[in-house]
Amino acid sequence: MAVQKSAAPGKPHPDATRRSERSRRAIYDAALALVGEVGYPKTTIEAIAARAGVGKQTIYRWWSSKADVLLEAFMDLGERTAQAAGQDADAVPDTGDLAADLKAVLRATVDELRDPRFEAPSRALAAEGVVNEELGRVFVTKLLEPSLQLYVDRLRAAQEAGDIRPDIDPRIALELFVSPLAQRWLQHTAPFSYEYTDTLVDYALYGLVPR
Amino acid sequence: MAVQKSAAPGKPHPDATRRSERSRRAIYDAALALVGEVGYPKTTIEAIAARAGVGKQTIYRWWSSKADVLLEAFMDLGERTAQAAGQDADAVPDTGDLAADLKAVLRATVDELRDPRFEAPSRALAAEGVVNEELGRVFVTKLLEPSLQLYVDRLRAAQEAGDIRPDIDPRIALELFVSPLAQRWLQHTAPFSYEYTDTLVDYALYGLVPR
Amino acid sequence: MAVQKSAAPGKPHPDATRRSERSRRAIYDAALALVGEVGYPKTTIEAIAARAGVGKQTIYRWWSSKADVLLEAFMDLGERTAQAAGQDADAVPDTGDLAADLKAVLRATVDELRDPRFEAPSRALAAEGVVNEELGRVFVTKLLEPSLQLYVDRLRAAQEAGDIRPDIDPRIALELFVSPLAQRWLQHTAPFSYEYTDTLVDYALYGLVPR
Amino acid sequence: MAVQKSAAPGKPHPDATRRSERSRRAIYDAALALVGEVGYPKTTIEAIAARAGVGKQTIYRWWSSKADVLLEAFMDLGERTAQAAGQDADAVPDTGDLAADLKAVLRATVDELRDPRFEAPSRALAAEGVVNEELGRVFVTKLLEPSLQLYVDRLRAAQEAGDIRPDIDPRIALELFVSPLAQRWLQHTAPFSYEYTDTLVDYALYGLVPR
DNA sequence: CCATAAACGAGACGGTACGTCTTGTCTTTCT
DNA sequence: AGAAAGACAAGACGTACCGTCTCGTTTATGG
Repeated sequence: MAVQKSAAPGKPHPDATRRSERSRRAIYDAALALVGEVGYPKTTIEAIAARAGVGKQTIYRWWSSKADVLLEAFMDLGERTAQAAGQDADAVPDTGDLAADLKAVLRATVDELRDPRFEAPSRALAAEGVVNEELGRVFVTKLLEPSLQLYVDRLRAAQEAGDIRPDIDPRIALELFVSPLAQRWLQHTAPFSYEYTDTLVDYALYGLVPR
Repeated sequence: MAVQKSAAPGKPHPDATRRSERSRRAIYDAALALVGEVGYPKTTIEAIAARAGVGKQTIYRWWSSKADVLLEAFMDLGERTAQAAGQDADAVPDTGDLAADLKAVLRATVDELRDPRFEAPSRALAAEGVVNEELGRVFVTKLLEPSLQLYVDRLRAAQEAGDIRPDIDPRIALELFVSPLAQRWLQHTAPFSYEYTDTLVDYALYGLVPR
Repeated sequence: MAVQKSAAPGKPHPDATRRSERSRRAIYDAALALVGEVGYPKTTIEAIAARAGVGKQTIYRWWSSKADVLLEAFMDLGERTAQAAGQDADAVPDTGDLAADLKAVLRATVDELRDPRFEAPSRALAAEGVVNEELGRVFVTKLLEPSLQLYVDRLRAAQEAGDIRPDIDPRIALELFVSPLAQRWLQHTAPFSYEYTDTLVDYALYGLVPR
Repeated sequence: MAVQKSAAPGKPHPDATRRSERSRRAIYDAALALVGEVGYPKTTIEAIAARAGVGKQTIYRWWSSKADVLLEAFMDLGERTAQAAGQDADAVPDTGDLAADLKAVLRATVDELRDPRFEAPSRALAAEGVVNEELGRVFVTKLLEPSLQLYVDRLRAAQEAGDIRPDIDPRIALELFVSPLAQRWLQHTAPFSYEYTDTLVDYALYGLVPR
């Protein structure tokens, strides 16, 4: 990634203090727009530069690849959206009813994944991350894990309340309902529905075998 | 897909009976080898043709894209491997102990996903399928669903044996342990271990809440 | 030069028999037109390709540089012009009156150098030849020397007729009136006139010292 | 040219009195060195600035183009060389023997043209002047004509001494031996020798026709 | 058993995009 | 205010592939 290597050895990053904020914004906007309009593979760096009214070199100066641009653009979009939505927008609620709380959050996730503004870029990043180890790592640590941590927190609270068995590892447990949803979305085995996510929660919480 | 529409209306496929089996094999081999060596994005059709000792047109005549070539190559590899391994290699065993059976199959899956011969091309296809709707569909129906169907069969047998609640939908149930594994593999959140897959099965079967 | 190395060692020339004559023509035309319109330095290979309706690679495949393209284009123009003008158009006439013959040819040369179709490309080539040894050699041997040889022939005939001293080297002698003209043209010390070329011939033939 | 128009209308030159002499020198040196090392076309303004330890803007502030820089650098080199050699180094000697005097000066010119310090930049300037009208004019008037004037002076003296016919135009006459030499040098039809220049003088003075 | 037609290898073609390089302008910071 | 530094918009460079389009040259029947 092109980010925060304050003392990169090989190719010394240019002076970030003199960077044009205007260009950065324009590049983010152009990148996200293009991915939405023509898809990730047909989004070219030349087109991003042209649309942003920016020289190609300005992109190559600050990012190492198309994927890198898009990743930062997407993270920026996330931040801006989060700010606009207020601080604790992403926290899993805790009403005391674990099943209901999880279902509510998953339903919200379904809605978000359907938002076309997010769909194209996040698909693109997920796909690229599958094939590009480095980007995949950043994608996971910067974007995915923070969200998942919210589930961990909620599940741990549930453990303390006695709603979840104490020997359960929350980080693994959350995958029982989050991964299937992600999988369906990624592989367009969808359409995924509220009913589907509700079912996932029920199965995961109460198990498959007769009680 | 480029496969066997003997009476396609738009662009009539050439006479498949005169097709060179030699070339097809060489192209499959070259494609898989290249994806393994340089990765999917750097695998070009020109390079496949050159390595296979084949004219570019021979590729374009029979396949519609790089992804298409690779998909068929991979399916062919699967068939050959399956044949070599004996017929019902992929069936989920039924020893009567459901948990043990599922754990065994997932452990086998872990081993297979680690096989470097399979890793690069299947990652590539999975990634492409995320972004390319058409290929994604073929990938899912031709490669993924048949494997999943084996789980469905086993789970249904378990339902009849009373090991699984009768109201459970097996197609959804299997995702509780299959999807997390796939997810971890795709997003290199691995290393995934036998312990991990065992845990998944236990969580899924017995649920997260205290019994 | 990119020409006629039937067995080049390093980079094997592509198959010339399959070359597109249409493209070659279009490239010649575009190159000459552009040099005439915007000048040599602002004539880019991209612009030539675009104007010729040709891919850049088609230029790089057959020529090694902008100068190379222009040189061949100019030679081709010369050939076509010569063919159009009839076979011995360029021969120095021999009316028996050496001074008159030379003056006539030089006047014709003056006219030719003023022809705007020829001016820009030949200036460009001459300039490039000054700085680029390899191109310079080709420029001189392929374009310049053949013309000068005509003067040599005429001067030798004059020697046999007793009009020129027998100890004179014709190849050097011709430079007395040809080089000054070329120099004036190249360095825009012009306007050069018929009067000027006449004077050169007179000075050269009869010398500067009193007879 | 960018030189000393203290009251240019369009773009008023910056205050020349505050100009850094140090930078000017460094730029001259860097320009000449680079032209000698990598040739004129590969000499870039960026490289000159870097080598001179100077900001690019400092070059653009005082000169209008690469050719302009080099022209001034070369003129400066000439002045310094002349100063080092004594005042009337360039005057054509007058021993009374015109032929001998001319031959001596031409031999000195041959030596000078062979000096590698001068060769690269003067070739470059000559070539540029062929194609760039404006620079050509400056090149001719500032560098060429002053030298040629020395020949004019000597020839006029010879006319007064009766060694040259009175109706001869010295400015044209000198071209009979100077231009061929220049031509041979520019178009590397060389190697030019003392013998060659001697021959030129003899031919020019005594003419080609039998006396 | 040849004639003929299709697939084949080769690779030239018009294009698009790449990532790099240089241009000439502009801005920041130091002196 | 000049200078060093260098980011910027612009755009050409030469390369790599794309997908299409000829070229001869194998095959491989089917008349």
